[in-house]
Amino acid sequence: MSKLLIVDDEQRIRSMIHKYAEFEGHTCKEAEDGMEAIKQCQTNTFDLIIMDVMMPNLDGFSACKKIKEEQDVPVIMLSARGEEYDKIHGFEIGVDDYVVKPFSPKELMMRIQAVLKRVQTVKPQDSSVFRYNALKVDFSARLVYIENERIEMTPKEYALLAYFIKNKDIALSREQLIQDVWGYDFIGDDRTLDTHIKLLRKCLREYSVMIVTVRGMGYRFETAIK
Amino acid sequence: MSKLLIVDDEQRIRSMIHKYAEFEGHTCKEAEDGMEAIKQCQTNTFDLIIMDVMMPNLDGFSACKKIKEEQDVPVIMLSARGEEYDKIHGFEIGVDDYVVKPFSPKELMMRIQAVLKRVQTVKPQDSSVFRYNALKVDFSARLVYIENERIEMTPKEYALLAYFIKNKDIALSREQLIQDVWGYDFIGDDRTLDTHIKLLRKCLREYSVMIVTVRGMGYRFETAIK
DNA sequence: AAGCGTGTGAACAATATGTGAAATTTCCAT
DNA sequence: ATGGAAATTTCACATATTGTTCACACGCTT
Repeated sequence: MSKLLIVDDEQRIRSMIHKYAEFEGHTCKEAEDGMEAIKQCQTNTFDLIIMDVMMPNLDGFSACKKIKEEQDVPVIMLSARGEEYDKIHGFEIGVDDYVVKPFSPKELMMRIQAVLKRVQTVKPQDSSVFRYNALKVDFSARLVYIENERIEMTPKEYALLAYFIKNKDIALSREQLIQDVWGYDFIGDDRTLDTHIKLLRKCLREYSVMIVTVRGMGYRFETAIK
Repeated sequence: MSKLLIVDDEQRIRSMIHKYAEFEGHTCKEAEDGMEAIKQCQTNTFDLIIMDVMMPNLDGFSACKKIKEEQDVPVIMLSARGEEYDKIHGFEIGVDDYVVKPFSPKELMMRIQAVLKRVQTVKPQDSSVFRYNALKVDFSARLVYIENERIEMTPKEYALLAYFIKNKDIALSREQLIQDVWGYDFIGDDRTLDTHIKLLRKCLREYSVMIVTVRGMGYRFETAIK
């Protein structure tokens, strides 16, 4: 069950793929040209992109290249028969597979499965990365990104965020936070935690709303916000 | 070891699944149509639902859809051979797996294990949740919902509700409530408790009737209403 | 209808949290 | 070691939210 982005200027094609992919248990979003695809990729995280080569505004190759510059996501390209040049060009910029129009839905689904499987085995679910829309936290690199822009964080801010992510969607008491992020022996001012929450919120920008105040108790890091 | 709900109009099928599932270490409840399944889900929390498509009163898909609206529980659908439409329709509304009748018990058990495993790896910690019809209290997130709408509550309101739920269907004296929710040393006005009961009732909307006044004594939170 | 217990709205009191700035500590390069 | 920058903490105060009181309305029960 993966999250796919379907990019094609023909509504009919999009719907067809969408339907079949959903039947296979995937969730899909659509975009009707390369520009829109790029935009979608900046606010969503997809497991796979299925993209037509020929599109108005921005063609598939340019869009693919742009997207691949920002994140490592597998791409399946769709194109009209006999465009040999396309195929070569495509693999050069890292297209993962190539399906020639017209294709049977079943064939496309098989290709999708194959690509997803290949990708998953190559990098076995690196849970060392947390993603929420354009917010990305790479725990192994200790780096935080928003829209691919690196966010500078102090050790405390990062520790607090990491703890929140580890305990997302759970109401955490002030005591628990202090104890687990600062250490059992911290004897400090009441306002210290608030201050760090404030600083972390500043770092998180539009994602600051994910830190929800639970009055009389503490805070909760929510991943159900839209 | 999970809690399953088996929904099928045929007693014979229910028993068969029940027996095998119990042998595998699960505990089961049964329902003989969609309506009953929905009702069961409102007062119980299941780890997995096994449901027939064809049933009197309310078919499997409608029931599944309704249940999925209220909670996120995995569903395995059972159906007669050759109903391809069913399969597509099922995946659309989020059915987790699909077993065609007649099936071997062993196959079903394997599917059950597979779905449970998949679900458990996705969300490891099962939060403690109280449900009563469309009223839902998630204690770990410290959130209250009615019909999936989040209800804002002040700390006192929430504490009072939590205490009521912990002691549901028990008449609680005013003294006991004050002592346990406020703390042994609270010396306050008689009307303070009433006021908070009033506020909590307002939060609970149509479920306010669950707080029953026990005249001359205190209150009782009833789960046998409606 | 009287009397007691409960419901209710509004005013007010108490608390909890947010915030900026300054003080203090820690860290690091020299 | 030491100066300076960065990080952390403190603190005073602003703001927001919640809790309590109280007067009176309401409604059972006898």
